[in-house]
Amino acid sequence: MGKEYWIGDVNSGLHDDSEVELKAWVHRTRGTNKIWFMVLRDSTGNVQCVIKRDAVGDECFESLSNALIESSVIIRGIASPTDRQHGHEIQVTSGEVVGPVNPDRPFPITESAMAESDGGETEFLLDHRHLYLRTGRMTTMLKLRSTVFGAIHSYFRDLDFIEYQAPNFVSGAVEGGSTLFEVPYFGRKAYLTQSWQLYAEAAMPALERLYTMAPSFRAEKSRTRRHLTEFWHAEMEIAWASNTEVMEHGEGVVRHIARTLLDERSDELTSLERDLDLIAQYADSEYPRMRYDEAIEILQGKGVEVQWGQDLDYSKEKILTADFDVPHFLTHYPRVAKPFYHRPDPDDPKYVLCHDLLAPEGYGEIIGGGERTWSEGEILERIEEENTPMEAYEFYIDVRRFGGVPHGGFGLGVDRVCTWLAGAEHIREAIPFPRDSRRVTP
RNA sequence: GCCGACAUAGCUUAGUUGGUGGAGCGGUGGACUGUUAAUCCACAGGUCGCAGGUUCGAGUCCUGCUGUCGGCGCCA
Repeated sequence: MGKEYWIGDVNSGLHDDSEVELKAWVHRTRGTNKIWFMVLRDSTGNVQCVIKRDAVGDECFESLSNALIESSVIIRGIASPTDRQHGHEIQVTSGEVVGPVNPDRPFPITESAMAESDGGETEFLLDHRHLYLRTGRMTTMLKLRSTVFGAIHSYFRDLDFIEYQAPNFVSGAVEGGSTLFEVPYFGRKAYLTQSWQLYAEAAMPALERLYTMAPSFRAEKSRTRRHLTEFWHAEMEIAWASNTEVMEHGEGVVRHIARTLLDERSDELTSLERDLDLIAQYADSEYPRMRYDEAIEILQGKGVEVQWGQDLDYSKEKILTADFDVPHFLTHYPRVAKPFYHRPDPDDPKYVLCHDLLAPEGYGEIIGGGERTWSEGEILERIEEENTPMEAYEFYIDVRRFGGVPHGGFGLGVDRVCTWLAGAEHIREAIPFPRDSRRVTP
């Protein structure tokens, strides 16, 4: 890399009183015609550079002081600790503009553009997402996001899970068929995948412990702070495992993510005004578990109108999560409320062996998973019970005809986890280029 | 699919009972040798989302359309 010095290192005092060459972008400027202050940013932080006409000469002074916000520059000078509020600064000896910004078209993401967004997004910021990415808040989010992805990989790999890739073009649905994106496929119809699950189950007898992180697509016209049409899905599948064991991994990975963020990104969390004690609670606490029936009783006890057999929608989840300070599981939903691949409970086949993990603070469901219907007889019965067209699932049934074993898995909404742990208002804040029913650009 | 809001300069917005559309930021020019969202002076920048209607007169009232935002259902 043609870059040796980083602003983060300057700010930590690594280069005090020695010469550095910063390759960076202009964040903000101010000054007079004798002295010019230029705050530079790179991916590691911001630092103020002091440019004195006497020290750099007229030509250099004019050229640097004319550089607009987001011009790229190379600046050479002495890194100096100061008593001023910004800590470190660069006493500039020379420098030049690399990529100028045209005054006829200045950088559009101004303080005023971000002022009313409350940390979230305005239409303007969404339209200029490609430029908004380089602002402080977005950069921080992207760093947190990277750490979340890394933590998920390390959780599974440390437990000898194999990362496994499923196709994104598929012929059948996992969830209800209405939410599939249809794409033309050489004169036929194909769909964008909603989950790797069916394909993961095919590999389960080969790998036994497997996981993935990949985009999933849902053509839901949802307009909420929790939904995207393209989202990142961390999924795992494990052979010879019960619903309880799968849940333990769900709790394990979420707590590991929280712990890793605390260890590696506490500065970023703090800059988003996130309470570190709260994140520590998410990392250190056990997550309570509650059966569906208990949840219904609690809701009915609170006067909420809900019938046994109904799925629990977000309004009801929210009432339940209000009583918990940490994520909690809901298990054993009624069979009628869940799709065919959930395994009926052998102890009471009115229920299925499944779980949802609900995040606190009103963030809602972040994991859905459970034990799979694994014998040929049971899967055929369940498919028939739901009038699911069988053709698309032939291979899925086939897997059960050759040495089926108990197994299960879950899907975790990575963007939802990022949103929750970052304390963001909207899931859009946690992904670089959000896609929803009304937006596919930029 | 359903419900509710909003649309004024590049951005964020003010605009009173309908009577010649203002400001801050950003940009340009100028002043100032240590600024911290620098400050001060000046200049440029507007088919008030689009199409109709009411009216002597519409940014303002009415209708339709488009776009965006928020919420619900569904889910990760």
